[in-house]
Amino acid sequence: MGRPKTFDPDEAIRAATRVFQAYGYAASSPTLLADAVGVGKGSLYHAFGTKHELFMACLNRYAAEEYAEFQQLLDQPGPVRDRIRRVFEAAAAADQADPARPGCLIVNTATERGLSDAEASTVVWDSIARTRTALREVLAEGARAGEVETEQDLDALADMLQCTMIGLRVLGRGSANQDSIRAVIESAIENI
Amino acid sequence: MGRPKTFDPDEAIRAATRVFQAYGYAASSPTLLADAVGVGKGSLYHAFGTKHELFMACLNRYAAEEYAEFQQLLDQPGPVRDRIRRVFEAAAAADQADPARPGCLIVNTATERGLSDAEASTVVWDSIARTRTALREVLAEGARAGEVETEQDLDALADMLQCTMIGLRVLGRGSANQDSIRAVIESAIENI
DNA sequence: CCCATTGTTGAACCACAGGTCAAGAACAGG
DNA sequence: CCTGTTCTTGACCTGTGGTTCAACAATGGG
Repeated sequence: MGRPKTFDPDEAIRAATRVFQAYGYAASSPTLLADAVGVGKGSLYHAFGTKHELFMACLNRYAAEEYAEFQQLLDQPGPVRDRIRRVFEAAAAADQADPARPGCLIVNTATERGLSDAEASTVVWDSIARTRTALREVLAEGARAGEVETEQDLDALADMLQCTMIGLRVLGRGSANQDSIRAVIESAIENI
Repeated sequence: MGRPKTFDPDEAIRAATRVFQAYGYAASSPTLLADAVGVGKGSLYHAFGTKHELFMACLNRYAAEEYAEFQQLLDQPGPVRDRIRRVFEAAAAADQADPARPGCLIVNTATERGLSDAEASTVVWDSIARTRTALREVLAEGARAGEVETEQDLDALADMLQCTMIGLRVLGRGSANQDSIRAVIESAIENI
């Protein structure tokens, strides 16, 4: 009962996320966010609380979706190297897709709010740790299948892939030429 | 003639840089900056103009110093791999040095002001391109000296090292464990 | 020692950020 | 259709951000 919402909260969070990605947390004013969502400021506050709470909702949702897509690609059948390559290519494609180059909210938040925002930082570093673990597991699978040399240090490999992934996301914010991106991906895969 | 400055402009820029690194451009208020420099707001404006001009001064100086240190390490004698490793280690050490983990101003700016600030973006991507070129040149030197296999694609290698470098700088903002950092560096070097 | 020049500063300014609220609007149930 | 509930909205409020300025402090030169 009560008056129904005129907007889809999910859609609203998605729109707000785009703003946070593009301009960062500090530069995303309530007016900007409300306009992007297509709703009055008051409604935003009524629905989500403070700006920081809205941001955390965006960040959590983003992290969850990112991780889900990630895992889905890693869980597919086929050689381990191909699966990992597809994850990198998906990230690169996401960056290229939007001409505004909003980049990755996790990475952007890691650099913008590394200090000053313990709550966001927790989500960010947890998310990064999860990614690393997921990579580490698929590498182990590759080792069992004989696709990855078992004497290699899988932890180190996962770290390296993780780091490359983050670097790619930063490069993706600029209009980095596609050749460099491809080269980095191939280099990382070959290094496994 | 005229009243002499009570502060060293160089030192002021350095102090301001620390603030910008830690909190980002948007969250660095004039009050915060003036306090960090230890001078009244008015003096800052008198000496540097707008906040954005001060920021650009910081960014340019930071990029120049970073690049100089970089080149200096790459120009030292010894095996190419060792020189490159030292560059990475220097970056990691810089991140570890300050417990506040301010990270790299270039990388932070790349993610925070990728859109909305064309002037800063120019400096950022130019700086990144220069780094890549420097790496590319030392790799070529290594190829001539027989330390790097000549049939390798040096451009691709430079891209990969560059990307790893950026990833490291992001990881450096968190309290990433030192083992991971070391593993990433070794992995990158081995991949040459 | 007076003056031109350059620095320093806190007060003052306007705009906007972040957030609240009172008024009204759209429902469901009785 | 009246009522309780939930939404919506723009006006409104307070604080601060970014910036300017008038008044005063150090200098060196003539």
